[in-house]
Amino acid sequence: MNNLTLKDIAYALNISVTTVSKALKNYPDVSVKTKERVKAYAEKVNFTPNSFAAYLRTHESKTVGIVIPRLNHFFFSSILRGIITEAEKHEYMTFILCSDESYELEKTQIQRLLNKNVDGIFLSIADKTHDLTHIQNIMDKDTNLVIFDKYSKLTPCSSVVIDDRKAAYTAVEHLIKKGKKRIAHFRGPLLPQNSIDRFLGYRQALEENGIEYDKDLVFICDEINDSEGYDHMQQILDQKMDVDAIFAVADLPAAGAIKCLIENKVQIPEEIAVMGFSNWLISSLITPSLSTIDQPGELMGRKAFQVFLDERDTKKRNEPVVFQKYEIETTLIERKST
Amino acid sequence: MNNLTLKDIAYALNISVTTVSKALKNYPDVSVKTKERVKAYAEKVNFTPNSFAAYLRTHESKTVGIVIPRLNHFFFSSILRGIITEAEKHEYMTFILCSDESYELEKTQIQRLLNKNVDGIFLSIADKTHDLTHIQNIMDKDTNLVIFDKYSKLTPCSSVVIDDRKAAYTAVEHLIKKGKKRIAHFRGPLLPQNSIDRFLGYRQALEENGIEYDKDLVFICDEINDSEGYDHMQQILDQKMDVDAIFAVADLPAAGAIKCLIENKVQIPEEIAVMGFSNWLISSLITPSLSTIDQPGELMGRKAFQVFLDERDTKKRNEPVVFQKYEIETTLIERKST
DNA sequence: GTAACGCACGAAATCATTTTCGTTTTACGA
DNA sequence: TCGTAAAACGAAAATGATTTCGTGCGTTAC
Repeated sequence: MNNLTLKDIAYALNISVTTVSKALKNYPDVSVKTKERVKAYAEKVNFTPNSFAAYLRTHESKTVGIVIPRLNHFFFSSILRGIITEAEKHEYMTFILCSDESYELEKTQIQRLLNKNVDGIFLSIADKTHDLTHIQNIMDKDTNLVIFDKYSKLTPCSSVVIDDRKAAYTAVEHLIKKGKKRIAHFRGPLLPQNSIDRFLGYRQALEENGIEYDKDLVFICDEINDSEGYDHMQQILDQKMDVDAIFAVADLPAAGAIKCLIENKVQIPEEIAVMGFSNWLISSLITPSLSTIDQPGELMGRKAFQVFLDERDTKKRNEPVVFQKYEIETTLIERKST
Repeated sequence: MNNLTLKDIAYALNISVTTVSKALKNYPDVSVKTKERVKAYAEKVNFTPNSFAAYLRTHESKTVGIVIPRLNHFFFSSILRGIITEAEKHEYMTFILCSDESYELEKTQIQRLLNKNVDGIFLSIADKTHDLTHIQNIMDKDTNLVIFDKYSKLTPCSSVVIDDRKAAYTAVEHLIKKGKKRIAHFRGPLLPQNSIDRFLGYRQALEENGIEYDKDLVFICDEINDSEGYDHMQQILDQKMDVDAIFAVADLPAAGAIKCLIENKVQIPEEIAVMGFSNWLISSLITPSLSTIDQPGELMGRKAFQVFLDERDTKKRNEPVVFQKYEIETTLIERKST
């Protein structure tokens, strides 16, 4: 251990550990002269207080944890960036854990974070999560919780989300404006709120524009990957279904659909238009480029961290915490696929 | 603080804190009966020792840190997955920091990790890093260091990498076997070893196959993104250069090149073939799909963590640490673009 | 002259765990 | 019955920073 301690500084300057600690934390009962002496020396030897020792007294670990359903995921990576950079600004470090969309693993990961005494947890709920008592457990401890992106209506805590229903409505409306009338929907799994809301936005847009909702035009993507999009598209073509547009729950299935259409030499968007969701990097790289809904991930991450800071400070002031609900604006991005 | 402590257990069972601690850690001087009593109770109340207090005695934080140049990056995400999952198996938690390819930020991030007393640091060197003393600093503390992917020849530490030169050689050889003779190279920046080695592999493959190396066919991608690939490709077409294949330092510039070729109605691979590097998700999603070199990121991550464990244990046994150098095998993936 | 007060500093307790070392208890042979 | 060794347990120190509560000293006021 070549790490310096307060004791080393105290010894070097021939003063007490107490005074060194107080000097560094600007206590009023240390003379200006001593403060300067201590600070100068600490700076010189590059002293940083041991965070583990500090925790024992303060019960602040200066550490937060993130649990996301997928690591290799463009959108979640953007959110990570937002949370991490904001955390760094406030001297927090970030643990990152992955639930792999599994309920069991999500429980385990949250428990791991609680065992590490993080000051806050940022959670995006896994697709397979069907019960929320493990989330309630976080609230019972005094750990702050902020849910982002994939939320549930049943969790009493702060959240940073988008209006999925409205965004989906906008997307489908865009297709309708382009003259499309037989719009299929590649939806997500049945459980998560996001995929429900996007479906509802899809249906609402149809109905409010005088297009009858046809349940045969709705296909489920359980894994939300490209091959599901490819397969559903192939099925539509094989069965010669009357479809002139696709609204997919995410960019990956949309990209799969486009791949399938190209292979079958179907004109995009003239014969069949395709609309994605999320604005992943791929959506601008594929040909034709994919129209989609932009979700500003980094902004969501930054906002989520600020909500955490708010809650932390409210608790420090011993005031009751009021849960915040932020909705981040999304924008439609029109590209070649529509 | 509703978290239980050894004291609470001791009080509940009417024994001393010492005995509780020893019982949980299987010390031989605790009777089997007491051990069972303690363990049963600890299990019942879901006790986990406070890691901060434990650190103070053991100086093991059970925490590691990763510094990567980019967060929103398919390949690095795979590596993260590998390190994190392996770490979880061994009860380690992982801090993740990003250097944004900046030398200054890399220094800061490493310092942050050292201040948090991590047991090990996993580093992939930033493109802009031109000096390695900050890395030497890690070695001087007793923190283990494992460098992965983007390494330097000058750092005396363990590393897990691929043979970039050989992989690039294979890629270019593949193009030559397809009958291509005027192969351009979209290379990375000048500093990082990877981009140097891939360039050297490119040149070696040309020379050993009787094709003269032409420096006018080498273009630099400073950011290694798609638009650079697009722009270089456009330049080649505009200047009507004699080129029948592209070997790009990564999939992103390769994807940009393909986008450009499609827009200019150039036949791929007949007129110009394109070869990427890394096997990102996009390489299979674009049309035509991109031939590339697969770098098994998750495997690299797992291996890196195992190297860390090895070093940790060697140090615990007070034996001298011998640095390990692992080269992970890459494979060529042939798709439609060649 | 002394009571009162403010300033600058330090001793010691505290946080939860680990570990050394010492003490008590038990078992067993002489 | 005593002595001895092993077995089982606990007291206490230690880890490093924080914070409460003093203490000593000098200054001012009456």
